[in-house]
Amino acid sequence: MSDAPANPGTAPTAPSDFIRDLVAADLAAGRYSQIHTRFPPEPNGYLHIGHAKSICLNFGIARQFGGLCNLRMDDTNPTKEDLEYVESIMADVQWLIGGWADHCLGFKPKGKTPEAQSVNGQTDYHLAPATGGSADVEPFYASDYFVPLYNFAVQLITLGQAYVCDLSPEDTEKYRGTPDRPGTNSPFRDRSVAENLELFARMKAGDFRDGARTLRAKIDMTSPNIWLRDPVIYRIRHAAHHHTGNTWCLYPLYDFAHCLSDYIEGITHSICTLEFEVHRPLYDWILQSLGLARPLPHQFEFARLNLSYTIMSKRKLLALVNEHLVTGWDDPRMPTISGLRRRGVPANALRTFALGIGVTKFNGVTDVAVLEHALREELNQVALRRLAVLRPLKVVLTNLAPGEVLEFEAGNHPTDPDAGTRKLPFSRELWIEQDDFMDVPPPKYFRLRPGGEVRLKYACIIRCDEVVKDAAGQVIELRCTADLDTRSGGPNSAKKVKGTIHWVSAPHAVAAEVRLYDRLFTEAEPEKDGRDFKSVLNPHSLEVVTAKLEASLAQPESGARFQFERLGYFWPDPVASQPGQPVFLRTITMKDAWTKEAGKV
RNA sequence: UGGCCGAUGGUGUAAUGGUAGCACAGGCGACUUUGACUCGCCUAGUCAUGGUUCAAAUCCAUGUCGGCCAGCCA
Repeated sequence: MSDAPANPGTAPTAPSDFIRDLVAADLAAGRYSQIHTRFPPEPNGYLHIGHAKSICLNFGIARQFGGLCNLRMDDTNPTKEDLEYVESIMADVQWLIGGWADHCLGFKPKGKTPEAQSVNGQTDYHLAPATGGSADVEPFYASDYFVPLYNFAVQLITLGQAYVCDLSPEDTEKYRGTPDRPGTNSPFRDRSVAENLELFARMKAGDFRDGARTLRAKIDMTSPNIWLRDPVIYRIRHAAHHHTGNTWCLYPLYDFAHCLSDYIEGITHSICTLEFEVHRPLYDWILQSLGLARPLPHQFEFARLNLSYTIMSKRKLLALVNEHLVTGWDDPRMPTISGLRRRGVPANALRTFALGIGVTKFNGVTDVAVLEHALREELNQVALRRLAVLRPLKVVLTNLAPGEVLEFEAGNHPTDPDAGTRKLPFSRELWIEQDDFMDVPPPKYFRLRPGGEVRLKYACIIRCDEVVKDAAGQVIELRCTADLDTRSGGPNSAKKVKGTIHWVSAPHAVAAEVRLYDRLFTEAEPEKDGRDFKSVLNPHSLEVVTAKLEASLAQPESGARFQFERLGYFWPDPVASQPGQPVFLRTITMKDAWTKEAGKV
């Protein structure tokens, strides 16, 4: 799909924020020679606009400070992860940063895993990104570090800082205590190093069933921070892994794998969301306990994105997909990156949005209008203007002969002459928008009315002489007179009328399916006060119409963005369109002052 | 009622002890062959109470409100 950056000269940049300030300070103090971030999604679902914020933050920092950002699959749980998600994540990330931060994307040579090396007399593991545009590359995988991670765990045992625990999951929970009551030591806490080593090796060898034993960090069961109460760092799972197959039945947990993955990749700034704040002492504890050879990464936390009229939980998004409340992860109503992309949202608009909302530790709700504004701003610059009628009403110009065809020239963009012009046929029978005529108009209605005049954009002014209705009283046709002296370049072209409307010549029009999307939810906070988000789904989030399009829209270039004048921004659906039979999707409506005015009763 | 983290117009953010600014939204106008775009103007804010200071959104204390943490999920 072609989606070249619309305006590469105006690649969005972010204002400074507390994380960028810290990065800049670290660089100024010489703590790192180059900064290195990472984006570490778990491949258990599709990426959404919340991830877009994180992607733009991590890649944006790499871009701004001349560093790199690794894409890493955080895949330590074989029972939840899947190759389908790995592939969608790669596509989404590359699309989002395409033309903006591609040069910062850290991939590794395909198949490469960290090798043991000796640094200052101790065993160390390091895996650097592929350099110089190598062709055969892939994302980093936490699962590529299972061997080093295992060895680090052995080392932790040797240091007396970890032990094999035989407590059942239920007992582990009981011994943990509660936030306001300390835990108690596991009866297995003081096993000898030798016994721990032997047991851990047998865990790896598959001698025990799932859940029979765990490896735990030996920290402090009385800590007020629950994550320091001897957290489990390895569990037994006899399950195939999407990336390592059946090699392992022993898998590390997030807290153990993440900090060490960061270390192995030489990450300097490990940026995550607020809920990991309480894990940071554990992140630091593991790294420090191991006495590692190279500089340690540091974790920083920021508030995840919440958007009004939107839900962001992967689990709930999956429910919408599974229950067929949407057509899939890439349904254009979904807040997923693939949904937004399919809807026609340009990557640049998403970046402008993600970088513009700022980065703080305050958990708020961003108004979806901010996204919509970024979208319209981008699309207004990029989209070619076209005429299309969504809900047609026939107009007969009684002073034109049947079969007579005039031609008018229309600009493709109002402020960009380089976009060129095109010819629009004009004939006795036209389609106009039903909304653009009212039999009994309210005050301040500028469009067509009985006996009234309106300009047809790029053409001329018409007067409505007669309103034809069917037996039910519905308006089915307007009989009008065209004043050809008012055409562009004509003697009376400067004549002013209040309204200008769009139109399409009926015999030349192309009929096509157009899908009109609206917000998925009717409430700004779908889950406010514990409400079920499915109870506030917008029944009108999708409306399908057969529209009348100007002929030039019959074979749209794939990836092209159009403004259907006065209606909104549209593009051909890359999924449903067939050659010569496009299906257009409405990306976003125009800003609409009239609906607001009309609503003022 | 354990710990950690937050709180600035309606919303999101800036001000790093020295004039509370920006964006979105909203309102009014100008322009308009898109009721779009653009432009001008306007509305509206430092959670509370004390303290430190010549000076506090900023530092301190207490309180209030909100978020997160008791997966062998990430």
